[in-house]
Amino acid sequence: MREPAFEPHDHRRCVDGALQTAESLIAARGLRLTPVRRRALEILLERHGAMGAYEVLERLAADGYGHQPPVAYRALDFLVENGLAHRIRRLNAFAACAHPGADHHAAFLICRLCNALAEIPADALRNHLLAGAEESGFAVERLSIEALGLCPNCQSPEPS
Amino acid sequence: MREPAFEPHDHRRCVDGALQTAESLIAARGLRLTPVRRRALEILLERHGAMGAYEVLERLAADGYGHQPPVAYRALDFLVENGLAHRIRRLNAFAACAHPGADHHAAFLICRLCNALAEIPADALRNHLLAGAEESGFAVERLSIEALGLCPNCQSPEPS
DNA sequence: CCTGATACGTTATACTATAACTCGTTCATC
DNA sequence: GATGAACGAGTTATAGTATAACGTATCAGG
Repeated sequence: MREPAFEPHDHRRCVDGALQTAESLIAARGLRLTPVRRRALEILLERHGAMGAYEVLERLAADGYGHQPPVAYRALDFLVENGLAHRIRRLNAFAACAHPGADHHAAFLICRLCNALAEIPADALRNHLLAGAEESGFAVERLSIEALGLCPNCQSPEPS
Repeated sequence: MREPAFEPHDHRRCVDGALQTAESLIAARGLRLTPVRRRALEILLERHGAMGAYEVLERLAADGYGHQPPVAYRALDFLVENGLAHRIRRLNAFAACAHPGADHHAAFLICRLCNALAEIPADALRNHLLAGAEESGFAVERLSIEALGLCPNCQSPEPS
């Protein structure tokens, strides 16, 4: 299966789709996709990669929003809580969700050279782990599966 | 299966075993388990839980070792590289490996109340993920699987 | 209107991590 | 034994990530 993150593709469709889904999803929950939140999502959506909170903050500030960390962290936390973005713990960073609204569980593939980030389905994996955890009586609430390595494009012999 | 991390047990055996394994493992590789490194491992081994680098540093400093972050980070990095400790990304913290020398891949179960941390086998999970990643041409180098939730002891109705 | 809830902005601070340099020890080689 | 490379550990300084706490504006519902 080809991952959009690792292939050239019409990225505008990713962005537009995600924004539209975000709008309706948030509306359906009676919440508000305020300007800062929407803009934060747009910024994350610019690439299939993770972005640090401070990088998002700079961008928000440049657009006239607040200049202090909580501005970014609050917007990002909101997006994460609502399944519109993910927190990538390995990178201490955030990324837009590639399949918002799909109620999926994902594993992340992070390229250590080009920083591309793909999201692959992990429901089966998750179920296995949940079963394993239950054997020791542990109740899983949140699960993160993150792989670091090389994407198809960065495995070529010549490091550009 | 009962996880030692969630059960009363003779912890001295965990500690002694781990230290002995560490000694021989490091020796076999022609490396040195220096006093700071050994002490850092001992500190991590005190509990089945994660510890921040700065907490380890305080302890090392109290024992007469250096007071600056690199002292702790270097010792911890050494332990991690040699499979004697793990880095828990979700917590930005470190934990002694529960099965050093076993050449295993583990998933972590982190109790969000008592901070206990168990290490369950994840070789099967890992293989599944590797297969899935390969489908998109991604070459996994490092994988972290971390679950946050409640350990058996913290699921009781009364939060002490 | 008024009110409570929510969101955004601020200041200040805490926590995590690494770069870069110095010094001393170890050890193989001469 | 002297020499120099490799390593380990200490230092200073700085970079990067995250949250607490408080004030004000906005908005929906009564």
